[in-house]
Amino acid sequence: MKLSGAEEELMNYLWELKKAYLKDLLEKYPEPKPAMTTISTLLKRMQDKNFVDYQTEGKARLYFPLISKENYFAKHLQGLIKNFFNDSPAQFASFFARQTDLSDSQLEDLKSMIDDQLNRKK
Amino acid sequence: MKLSGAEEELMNYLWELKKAYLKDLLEKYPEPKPAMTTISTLLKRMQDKNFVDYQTEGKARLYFPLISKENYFAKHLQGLIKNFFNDSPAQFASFFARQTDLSDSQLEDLKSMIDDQLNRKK
DNA sequence: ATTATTATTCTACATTTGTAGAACAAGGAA
DNA sequence: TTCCTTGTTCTACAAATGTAGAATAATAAT
Repeated sequence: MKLSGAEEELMNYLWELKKAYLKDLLEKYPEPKPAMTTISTLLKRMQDKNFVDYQTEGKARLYFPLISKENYFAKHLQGLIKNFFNDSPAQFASFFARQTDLSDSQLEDLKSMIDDQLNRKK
Repeated sequence: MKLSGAEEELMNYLWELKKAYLKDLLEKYPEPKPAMTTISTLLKRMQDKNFVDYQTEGKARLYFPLISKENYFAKHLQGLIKNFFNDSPAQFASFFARQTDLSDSQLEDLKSMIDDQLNRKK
């Protein structure tokens, strides 16, 4: 199951807030803000898809994500890689290094992260 | 403008073939193949969105992509990065290095690609 | 007690997406 | 010449998506 575009936007706000009431989420939207009922509908659909849940805090619902952003994103990326790079992360990495406009210092950072990664495995 | 899921699948076949008649595209699909009219519809929608065009080859249409896979993918990735990593490729790269399951040799490859990248700029 | 705030559920509707039948056409095979 | 293959356009329709009004309710503030 996948989130739609509008749902994904909302999910991002929820990830930021970690836990939030409807009002808090609504506040995150730029003008013109959508109707509250719109958000309500989205939240319900997202519950059906098992991406969020809530705890009844007093009389109101405190919503929270059921999947981490990292996790969700990783799945997403996997899909992309599968689709476009023959399921090969290495091929993708190559593309990314070539194509993306990282500054030198960012590239250096990346390198040291890769080193960390290599060391961690030992 | 964005391609829908089904359109994207078709686009992938077209990228593979570079140029293709409807029949060729249809053949790429696994069983159960969709109806020819389904593909026709998708192709027309993709034309409207300016992702493909065709040249009239004899009586038939030879379709071809108007955007490269690399280019399309790059836009896609940018969208993802914008959405999930605050528009920061570096942040994304970090995530990628941490999260993805590249083998040591792949990580080494990546490193040397980064070096190439660094050298190219000089 | 009255009202404003915050929220939920139901219902609705336009648009987009996935899929394909019906009708029609033209070149190639027999 | 008749039919098969390949293709196009039109039309259709169900499902998903984006959006929100109407009705309803509970709590907080005055």
